[in-house]
Amino acid sequence: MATGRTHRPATRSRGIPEATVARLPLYLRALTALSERSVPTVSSEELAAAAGVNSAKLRKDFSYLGSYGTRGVGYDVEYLVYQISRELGLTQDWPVVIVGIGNLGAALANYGGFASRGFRVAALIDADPAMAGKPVAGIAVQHTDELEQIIQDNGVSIGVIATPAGAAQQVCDRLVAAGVTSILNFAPTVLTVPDGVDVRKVDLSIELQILAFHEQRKAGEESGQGGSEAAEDLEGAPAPSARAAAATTDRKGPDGDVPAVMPA
Amino acid sequence: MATGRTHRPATRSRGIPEATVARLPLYLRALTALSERSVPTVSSEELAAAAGVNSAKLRKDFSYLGSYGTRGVGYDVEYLVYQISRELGLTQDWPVVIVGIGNLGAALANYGGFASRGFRVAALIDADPAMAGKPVAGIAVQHTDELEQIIQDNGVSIGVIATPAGAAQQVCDRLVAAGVTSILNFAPTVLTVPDGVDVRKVDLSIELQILAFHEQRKAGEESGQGGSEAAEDLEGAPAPSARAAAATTDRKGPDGDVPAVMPA
DNA sequence: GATTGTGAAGCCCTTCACAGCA
DNA sequence: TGCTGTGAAGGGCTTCACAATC
Repeated sequence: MATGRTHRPATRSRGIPEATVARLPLYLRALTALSERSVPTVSSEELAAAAGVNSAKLRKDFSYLGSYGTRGVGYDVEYLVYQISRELGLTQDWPVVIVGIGNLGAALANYGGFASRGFRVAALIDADPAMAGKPVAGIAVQHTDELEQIIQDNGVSIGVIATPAGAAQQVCDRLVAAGVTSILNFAPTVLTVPDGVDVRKVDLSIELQILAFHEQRKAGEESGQGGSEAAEDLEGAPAPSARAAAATTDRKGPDGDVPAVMPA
Repeated sequence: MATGRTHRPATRSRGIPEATVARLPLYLRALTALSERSVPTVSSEELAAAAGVNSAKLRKDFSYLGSYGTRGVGYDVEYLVYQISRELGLTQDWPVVIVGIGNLGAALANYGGFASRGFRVAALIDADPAMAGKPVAGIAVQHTDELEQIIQDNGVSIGVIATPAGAAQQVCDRLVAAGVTSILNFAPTVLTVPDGVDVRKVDLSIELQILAFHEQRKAGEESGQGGSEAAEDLEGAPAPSARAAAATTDRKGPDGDVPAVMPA
């Protein structure tokens, strides 16, 4: 998982489950591809395969939107594209600002997926005066000083933070103060925001670490032992300061019934 | 959420819950920051605040790793850093290849977070012959032809795909055939992989769409109506082909008890 | 006959609340 | 006294399986 919500604990009871919302863009993408190939209808089985989920889940998801299928036939592709787009709010225009035009910010500015789906890059903002005026993805970069003005003038409610970690919270505060209520954060920091503001984060290094965890387990299985349970290599482990000599205190592993070799 | 797993439905019963694994990198980051400030111990409350979770969840998470805290005191920062690093497999070196050195690939190559945590960029690979030999982030880009050789020579098991969507599956197949078993996919496509291969995806446009969904709801609440329940603007809605005139067939909305205005 | 829509069951995760321990 | 570790309760999501419908 690359993301997390900061706001809205479990509210919106009458609405669509969060897990379903997160999959709607997936369905929409698959449906758009079908639409471009002029496929008129699709079954839950086919669409599920294209979106990489199972069909029961897909049908359940669609049931939250309404009864948009036809039994014995399937779903009307065009109709479903429209309904999901509307549900996601993509039938309206969303001006977006990207703050921090380094490698990543530039990549985001150039990313075609934004423009294609109701999102419009209203401005690129960077703190470096040398960047000001430079065109990136056909848009002139503006200086941070103008942030508030840009947001007001364009009615921006969604901001993307692609700055270094150190600057992220400050940028976030200014965005929120200027009226932004949804933030997509690429900086590796936990952002603090007031109630009513949504934050989603994308963290590249976290994703890799999760992969490494599973990769390590695979390697452990191959060699016939229970993955990381067996602490085979503890050289270099810093001893917990107050306990280095307390041999009686056994730190037990994840499973209470396994008297595994652990640092004592 | 920016990611999803393709493999391992719900296996690894004796292991650490997936949700916990996904948070370990967060804790590790917070702990590393404390370590750099030479803070010796930290309570679950403080650490949870720094990581952006609640303390009960953090304690539960740590309980899966073992009993690494001291009641009445808290957790030893250095010791916990080591234990989490080991659990995540970050005490070993992970050579990584990045395929597709466009804007995004370059951003990833330059991202410091990789190198800092056991990950080493072993090679940058691009299909464009004009890119070959060019240095990006201090590493010379190599041509796709050499992909298999690079993976073998470096013992790479983790690959990052930052190519256009159209090339992603093909690159994925080659990576897997060459021995890669974990893939981080930035291309907006569903990848198909054999059992035993993990795929995580990061999808920028999906994240924005999820934000748009919530943003739209906020706007709906402000104006006093129930968000997207009321289909106020249906101009341009494509009628479902087989049903355009079937006035008797009522498509009901998400709530069965709301006879909402819907296209008939 | 084919496929959707959905109660019901089960699983996983979160949260609570407090016993246990330093 | 203070804080961890954890059983138990609660909630949300997934999966099953089949009735309803075209």
